[in-house]
Amino acid sequence: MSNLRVRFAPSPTGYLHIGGARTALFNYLLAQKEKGTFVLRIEDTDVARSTQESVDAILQAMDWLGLSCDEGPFYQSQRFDLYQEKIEQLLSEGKAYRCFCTQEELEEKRNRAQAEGRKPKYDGTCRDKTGQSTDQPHVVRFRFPQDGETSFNDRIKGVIRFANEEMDDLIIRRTDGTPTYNFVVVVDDATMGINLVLRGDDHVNNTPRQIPMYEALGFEVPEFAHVPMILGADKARLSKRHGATSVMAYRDMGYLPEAMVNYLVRLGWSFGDEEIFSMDELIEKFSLDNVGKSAGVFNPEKLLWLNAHYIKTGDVSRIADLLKVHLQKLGVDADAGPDLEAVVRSLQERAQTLVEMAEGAKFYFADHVDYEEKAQNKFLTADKKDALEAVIRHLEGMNDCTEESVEKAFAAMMEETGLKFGKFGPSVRVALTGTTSSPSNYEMIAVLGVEESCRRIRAAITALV
RNA sequence: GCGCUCAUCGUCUAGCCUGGUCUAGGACACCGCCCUUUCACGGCGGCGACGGGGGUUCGAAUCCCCCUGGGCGUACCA
Repeated sequence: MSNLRVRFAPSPTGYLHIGGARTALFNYLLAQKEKGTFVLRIEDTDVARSTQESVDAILQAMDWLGLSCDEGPFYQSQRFDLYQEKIEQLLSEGKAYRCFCTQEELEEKRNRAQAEGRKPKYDGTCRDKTGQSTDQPHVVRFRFPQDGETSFNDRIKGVIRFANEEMDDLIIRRTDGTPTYNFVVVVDDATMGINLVLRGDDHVNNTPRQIPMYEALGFEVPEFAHVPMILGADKARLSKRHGATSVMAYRDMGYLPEAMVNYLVRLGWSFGDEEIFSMDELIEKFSLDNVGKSAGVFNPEKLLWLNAHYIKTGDVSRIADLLKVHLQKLGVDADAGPDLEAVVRSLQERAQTLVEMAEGAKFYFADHVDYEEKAQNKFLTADKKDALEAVIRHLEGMNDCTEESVEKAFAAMMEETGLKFGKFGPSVRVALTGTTSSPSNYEMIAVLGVEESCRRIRAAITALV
């Protein structure tokens, strides 16, 4: 295909959700891979439901994921003149007609048809009417061919056919004069030169309705590729009741964008046994050939695993920057404490999200260590006094404060006192953190520094029970 | 209801097009062992699937048909 042109066309009636993000990602990857063009179009023909906040939220989410577009965003609400022109064209060519049926009449007919077991389809009352005054309220319908079939070769699903008699005469202009989705999407995709429409599975049924419109308008019909839906654990379409579905909610929960991208791409696409992909690798390896046909269940645990992976292997200074935000949310001033990068290094292998990391980092920045009751009762007992004092002595005797020197200081202390690590190590941990679960004592002391570490141990000595 | 569509471990998937190399491979989760200064990381191992029934064939996860189940659509929403 020469010069691939794809698009992502969200309607701004909410946040960018997981499913939309994956569709956007697939489009982006394909455009990058083929050195094509990725167009972003905002589908806001439903003026009542579209909001600027939603537009901003979607843009922000795409930016977070690193999905930059080459053209756009274009707004359908600013292209009404074009749609109007095309509707007039179809009208004058007899390919569309005015329909004066009221919504109530239509609804009644639909209900009756359903009750009698017939297809709920427009009955064509106004199809061949003439001489109606255009002053009367009316919609415009597309005159859909009623014979034969419409088919297309979906790049993911293969050949799909529909009998034309199944198709309705779609309303393309509402009574209030605004155009409807199935029409504008055709006009836009055609005039924007989109030659591959890569979108969600839920649009398969729209495709045979749109193809005749391309033809009626004299446009070339693009290729289509429909990516399977994302379902929740109960196999129902993914929705809020399955948990967070907004992409940005995951950022707030401490997820890294590369984890989200990696997770999303593997839901429906695979490359042999590989699980971990950077964006660059994806651009190189992504292909519609390896996109599956069946719907997939959103699995938050695998996303979490990927997130942990990227936290573990991520660039320390970047993680530190991101961590700051989450620390702030916990009311911690990241600048008033030990070196943030050192903090990150000590926590990287222990946190699955940045939120978790921030929680785990809190103790580094605490003025006063709050002891967990159980930990205090078990490890901060009066008989530890001598050992803790010995630890302080040896720590203060160090020339520098690296993990290695701390380890040596502990070794010397054990040598001198004859104590095994288990006799005082956990107590030091509780003195430093207030809990029994943390990075190693050596690491923590190296991060906190001698002065702060000893201050905490002294404080613990005064709190022995 | 009708139309479209999908169907391999609990989940994401490889394999299917070009039947035999599949006692069906990998990953997440789960369980066990090892490592270990706690918590983690890591290593090793285990559990676990071709939805059912008919064909075709020497041989079917792979090809065909039926059934069942799931998803989507059926708007003056997109």
